[in-house]
Amino acid sequence: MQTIQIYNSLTNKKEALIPIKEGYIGMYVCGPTVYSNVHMGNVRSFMSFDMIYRYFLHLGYKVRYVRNITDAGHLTDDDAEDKISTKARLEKLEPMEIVQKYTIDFHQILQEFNFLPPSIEPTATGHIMEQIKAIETIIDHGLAYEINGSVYFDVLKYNETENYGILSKRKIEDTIENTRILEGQSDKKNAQDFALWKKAEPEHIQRWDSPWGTGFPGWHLECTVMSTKYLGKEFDIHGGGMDLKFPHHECEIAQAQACNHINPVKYWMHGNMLTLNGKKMSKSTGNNILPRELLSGENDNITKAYTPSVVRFFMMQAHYRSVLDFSNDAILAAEKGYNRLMESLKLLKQLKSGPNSTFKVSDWKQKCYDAMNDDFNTPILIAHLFEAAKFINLIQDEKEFLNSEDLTDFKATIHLFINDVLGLDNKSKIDHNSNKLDGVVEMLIQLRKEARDDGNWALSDQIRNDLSELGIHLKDGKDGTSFSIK
RNA sequence: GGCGUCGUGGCCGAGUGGCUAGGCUGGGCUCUGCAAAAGCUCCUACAGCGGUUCGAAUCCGCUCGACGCCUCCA
Repeated sequence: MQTIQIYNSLTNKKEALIPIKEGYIGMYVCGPTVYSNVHMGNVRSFMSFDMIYRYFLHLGYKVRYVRNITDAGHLTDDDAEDKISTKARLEKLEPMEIVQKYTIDFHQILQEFNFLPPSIEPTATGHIMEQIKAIETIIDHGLAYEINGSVYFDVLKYNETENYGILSKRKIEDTIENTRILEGQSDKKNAQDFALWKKAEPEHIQRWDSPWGTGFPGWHLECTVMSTKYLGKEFDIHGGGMDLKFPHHECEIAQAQACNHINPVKYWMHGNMLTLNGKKMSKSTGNNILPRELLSGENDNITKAYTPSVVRFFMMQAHYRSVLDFSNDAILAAEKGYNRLMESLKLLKQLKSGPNSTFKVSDWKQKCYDAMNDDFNTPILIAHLFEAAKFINLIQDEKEFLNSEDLTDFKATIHLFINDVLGLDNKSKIDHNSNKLDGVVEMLIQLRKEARDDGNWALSDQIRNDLSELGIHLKDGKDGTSFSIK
């Protein structure tokens, strides 16, 4: 099996991936908060982990991939003023109605972008009992306290024996200094303590009964509880966006340690941000672009629509740990490159083997693996795929050759990395009329050939130009004319 | 203010002590009736200033700039 070097945010260096149980990988990724549409920034993050998941599967690991849906807490009623009014039930916004709407939307988007579904997709609201139990455990262990219907994690006490800041590399003194000012009238003993359970104020429309009264769980708790439940007290990989590192992931470590006395995660992975106009995409600031807008072209930041595969390709051309700036020019360039790659891939099917091989497929193949094994370096992988595209074209022109064994391997490897690992979907749309269309184009090519043989360039060019306007491009080669439909 | 990441050719984006990816764009050539496509080729960069080193885009220091986190966030 290949050895993967994986960048661990906990140690800030690349380490060899050695699963806790050989052959198995437990991976938890923080999912979306389903109170609004996911934007492209969210999609990028999930896509990085989709690629990683795909690669693990390809290597033959048995992976349990857990990605949660955050559907509890945080939600307040805009109409708080009306809370006592006798509004009819149906007129009020039902929290689960919102959750349902955006969960469906989220799934549809991911499907459009050819995501593999995770093994388990648990929801926070489905694990309220477990969260309450976890809080009780933490209280029992003396690391949380209840005040006024809320329960807080005692960060200072925890820090006496453990290291709060182990992941984010923050010193607790700095945390104290910088939070004190912000939190004036809180119930908390210390400003840096975080909520495990929040008392529900009247405007909170999601609420559950608990030993501490009516309320809702703190945001950080769900991930601790669900990862532990499905992956165990100690598991291999925890992923998420860079922006979750602090406080969310730091708190997760603290909670898990407080519950189970064990460092829960072996490898922490953080995907970097997708920026728009040089700034992080964000729901709150409105600086974002929605997946559907990208697919329909309806956004002021873009001049045209893009296919899901082009978008995916664009994302994969950057390393998951680098900031990627989204712009029309950048994705337009990616689209051109992608199309070129796909054109050469179409030739791949019809490629004929030669008597011998003029380049070493095995070397090239290993370079592809090396790229992926080096912390999932998809940009390098893609560079190698472009190299392959060049070879495909040269083989087609009979300037390079592969024997049948190498050719089979070459085809399989390209298919593997393009489709299985990168998740690029080059299937052409199933069109029952495509055969008829092909026939018509072939007929026109034949007519044009006759015109060309007669030296009737005017007619010949007219056929070519008219077809071109319809998106059908003719290419005159040595062995006759071929065409591609865009 | 604190902590952290980063600054690569016209653009996007890898690399991270010597062998200097890839894509897009632009120029040239081959092929071609002309195109297109394809191939070949040219434009050789690492914010600035110091330092370490035989050698630095890569390590160290400083300066400038950008971004992220510190509040819900992928």
